[in-house]
Amino acid sequence: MQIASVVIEYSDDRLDKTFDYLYLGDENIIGKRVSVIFNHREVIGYVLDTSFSDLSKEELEEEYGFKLNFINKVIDNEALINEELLDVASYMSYKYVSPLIACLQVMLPKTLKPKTVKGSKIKYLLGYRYLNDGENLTVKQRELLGFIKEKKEVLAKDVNAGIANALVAKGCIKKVDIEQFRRVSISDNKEYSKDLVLNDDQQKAFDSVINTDKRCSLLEGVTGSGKSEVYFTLAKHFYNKGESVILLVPEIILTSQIAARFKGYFKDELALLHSSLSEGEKYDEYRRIKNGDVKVVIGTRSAIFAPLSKLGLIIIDEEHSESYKQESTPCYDTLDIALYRANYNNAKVLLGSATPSLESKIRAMKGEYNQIYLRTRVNNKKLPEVKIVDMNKEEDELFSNELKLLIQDRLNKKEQVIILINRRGYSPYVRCKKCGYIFKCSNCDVSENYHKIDNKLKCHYCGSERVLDKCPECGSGFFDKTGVGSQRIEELVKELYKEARVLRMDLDTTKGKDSHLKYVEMIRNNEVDIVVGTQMVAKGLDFPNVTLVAVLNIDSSLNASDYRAKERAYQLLVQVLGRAGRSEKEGLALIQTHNKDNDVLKEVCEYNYDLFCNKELAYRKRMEYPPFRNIAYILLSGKDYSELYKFAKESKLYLENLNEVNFTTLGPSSPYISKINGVHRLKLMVKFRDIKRSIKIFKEFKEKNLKNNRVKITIIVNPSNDI
DNA sequence: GCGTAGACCGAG
DNA sequence: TCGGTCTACGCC
Repeated sequence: MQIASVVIEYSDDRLDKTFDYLYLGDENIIGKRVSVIFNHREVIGYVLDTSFSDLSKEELEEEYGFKLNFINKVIDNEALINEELLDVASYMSYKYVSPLIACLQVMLPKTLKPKTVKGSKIKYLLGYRYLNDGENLTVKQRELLGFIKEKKEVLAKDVNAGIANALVAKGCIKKVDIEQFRRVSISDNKEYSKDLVLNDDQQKAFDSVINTDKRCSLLEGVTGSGKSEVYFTLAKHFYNKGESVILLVPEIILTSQIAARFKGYFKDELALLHSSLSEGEKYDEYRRIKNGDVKVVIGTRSAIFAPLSKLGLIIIDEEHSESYKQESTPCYDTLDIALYRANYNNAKVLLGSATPSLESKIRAMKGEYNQIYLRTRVNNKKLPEVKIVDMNKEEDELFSNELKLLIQDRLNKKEQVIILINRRGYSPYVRCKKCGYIFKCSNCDVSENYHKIDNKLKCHYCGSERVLDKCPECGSGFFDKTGVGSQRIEELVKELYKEARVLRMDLDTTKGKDSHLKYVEMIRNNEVDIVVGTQMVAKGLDFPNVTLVAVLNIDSSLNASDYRAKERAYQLLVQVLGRAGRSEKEGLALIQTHNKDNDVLKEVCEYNYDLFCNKELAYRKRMEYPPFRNIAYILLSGKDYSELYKFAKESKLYLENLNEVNFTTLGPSSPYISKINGVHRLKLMVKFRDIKRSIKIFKEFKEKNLKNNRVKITIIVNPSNDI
């Protein structure tokens, strides 16, 4: 009799432990998913460990003191993850104070998650599997059987049905369902050639990564300095040593761009992992990686969990990007995981960015990371000139005269323009013109978003929607749709330049599978004159014919009520400016602002990131913000507000009375979302220095309150955004 | 996370 | 007394 220790699919602190189930088979089931009865319900579990016993079920129950159940069914043929990734999961569970099962789930593609999923998208096709040789076969039958024997399994559509049926009848083969694998096609334009030669600076960067005795290198290279050539050459180097490579990029669009360049060299040993693959494709890529068919993985955040063996190098491009932090449990930081995996595998990490995060910057300053610079663009191309336009002197609220003229000029010259709509600090909410009422979701206490297409108000959190009709306060039917979205700008641009071909690129228009790819191609092929887009056009894309970049409203970023506001604004600006002038033609960038004397803008104009960092670090130090302190939120949620508030107060007192040094608790205060689906939320903010010590405190705090099911506690350590 | 038992509650 | 709703408990 085997006894299996199983974690249950529910992500809940009270269930963050193993439950024992019996199993009669004697094969190794560690790491496989199982179906078990848990609390009168059939659920999926994950086997963490097993042991053998000679005792019977009854004797075991006597020993345990309660009834034991048998495992209903073992789901997988092989373990889902290896020892290393299980280790990563427990590290995450510890570091982000989250249930282990939540960590396992975030690491695996949906179809392999230990979780009940309705309507799996995996498709099966009818096929035949070889069983044994038969006697008295006809020539045709013997021929087909030989064919199937060699391949072990064949698809029914590939063989003659009549002959196959005869073989089934004779017991030589049997009908089986065969999973239909879908392969991701990677377009292969702009490939790097096998013998790509690095320039001197790039070669120095390459050598530095190879030769440093530090685990992690920080490559700070201006936009257009050719960081991806360095990545490619490094990937090639480790690949040729027989080691595997993970390359992470912040946005899905960039996976295709980089993959296209890598494809020619790595061919089928290259895999893509990102969320716009279909479940079938993701599953297929995952299996290929796990089988060892793949040596290089390119992907977004979750690709850090790619089950590669012999990991030699992890590259994180645009390492400052907030997309590397997951915003829901477990709120992991990809850079943490990368360093952890690199330590485990004795591999190297390369962080690349034009504007590294202050966290990475200070580690490099302290000598923890190997700092490398690429200070010039390839072929000594100039960085685009930056002009600040004072919008206080303009009549038009959105488009300055200068910008209008410049766009017309580029249209005449058949060059392309990017207009960045900075969404941060904005939301497209609706306000009543007469009484000023703001439409909010009554369930969730957030402004509803207006969708022009069906004239509906939609709540981003609970998904409720309603038609925009009359103001519930005063009955007026006239509204201000504030917050300028990319849609509105697109309309205005089309009005201003009737002959121009305008493309809008934001989350809405790139939702469809592969639509982002199509758009990028359109821009490259000069089928578009003006691109109106959100941050996604700012990041890393290479459009040779873009010579003008305009940033319409950066003020809401600069003035956002967030200690990272300036860092974010600087990074965004540098990124988008970097899109201009990437080929022979010189680029120009225009930043419109009501605040032309702002220091950040001046430093951007001079491309002086070090100066900016030093000032910003001084401010962070003075105010005890990261990277000098860590920040954690203790998010409390419950149905009864006054009870919740009382609990929050008591919790704060409890934490204060621990009298820890460099550990301060602020709050309770309302998170941005103060109510979701009728559940109230409050947060405590903790600033602390010692991570290990503080995680222990958070864990003890959670454990102390495990029995309280009126209030749910979530800990979020160093999030990328305020909550 | 959720099924279950037992508490609680109002109508008759 | 009975059906319906609410909530603490604990799941192996």
